[in-house]
Amino acid sequence: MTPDERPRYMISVAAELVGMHPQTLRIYENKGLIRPKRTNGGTRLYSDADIERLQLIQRLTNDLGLNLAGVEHVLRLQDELVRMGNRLDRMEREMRRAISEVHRQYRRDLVPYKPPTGLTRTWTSTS
Amino acid sequence: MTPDERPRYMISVAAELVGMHPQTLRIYENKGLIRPKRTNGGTRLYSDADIERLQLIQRLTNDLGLNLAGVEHVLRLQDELVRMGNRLDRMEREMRRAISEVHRQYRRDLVPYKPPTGLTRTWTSTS
DNA sequence: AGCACGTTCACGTGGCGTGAGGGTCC
DNA sequence: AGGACCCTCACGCCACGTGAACGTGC
Repeated sequence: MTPDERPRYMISVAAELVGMHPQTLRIYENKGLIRPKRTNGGTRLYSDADIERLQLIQRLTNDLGLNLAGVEHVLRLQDELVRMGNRLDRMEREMRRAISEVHRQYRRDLVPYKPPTGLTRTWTSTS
Repeated sequence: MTPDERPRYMISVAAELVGMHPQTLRIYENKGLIRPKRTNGGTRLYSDADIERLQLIQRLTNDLGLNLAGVEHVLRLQDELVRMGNRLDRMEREMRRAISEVHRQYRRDLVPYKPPTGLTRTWTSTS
């Protein structure tokens, strides 16, 4: 599900994949919007993750009309939103686990129930 | 804490308060970034909440260099972030309450503890 | 040698702020 | 009647995309 980050495409291929001018991709790198890997010679290599990010930038600029400063800001906010959403999910799961743990704890103290044999166990401290 | 929404300032005053051109405020309204009330005659009246929003827009455009499309998007994302943060807080509180409720439930079933009188109560279903 | 890469500079377009002109309300 | 409001139009500036020029890597 999480996009592949292995460097793959040189700039002309990447540009064609997303339908952009190669020079535009270089501008994006200068502005810090994207960070393709480089070969030793200095040639940029774009990963699939980079391609996805480029397509997102494309939607923001072409469809929604943001400028690059806005794109930068929005990308950061969206990252924050995603992280907060994950945190919310984790918290929900953790809390459910904690609740069932409380139940489990009480039950462990109460069972197994043994039919009375003249002695009835009612409580055991676990501290 | 939450800003006052009573309509107060006509456009020239509002513009001076935030250091903007009155025409700029009209443009913002056309783009849907801000919605000042109107008098019957059609004169705009800006509230303190409007002033705060204008100052936020000012930071986004002047300091960070966003265009208006970006401002619109960012304002929406920030609203979402705030709402999600509130939801996270509420969930945390609710979950803590639920856990202590579980404890309370078990304790109610177990206490008051009566010294044995020949009959020992061990469990009561609450469903 | 040739092609695609690298960088830098120049041009065109469009978004946005600012101002002027003309009408209306108080 | 005057001043500040309303709206629309025009100008100027700057950001951004595109392309050219020229040098370098493969």
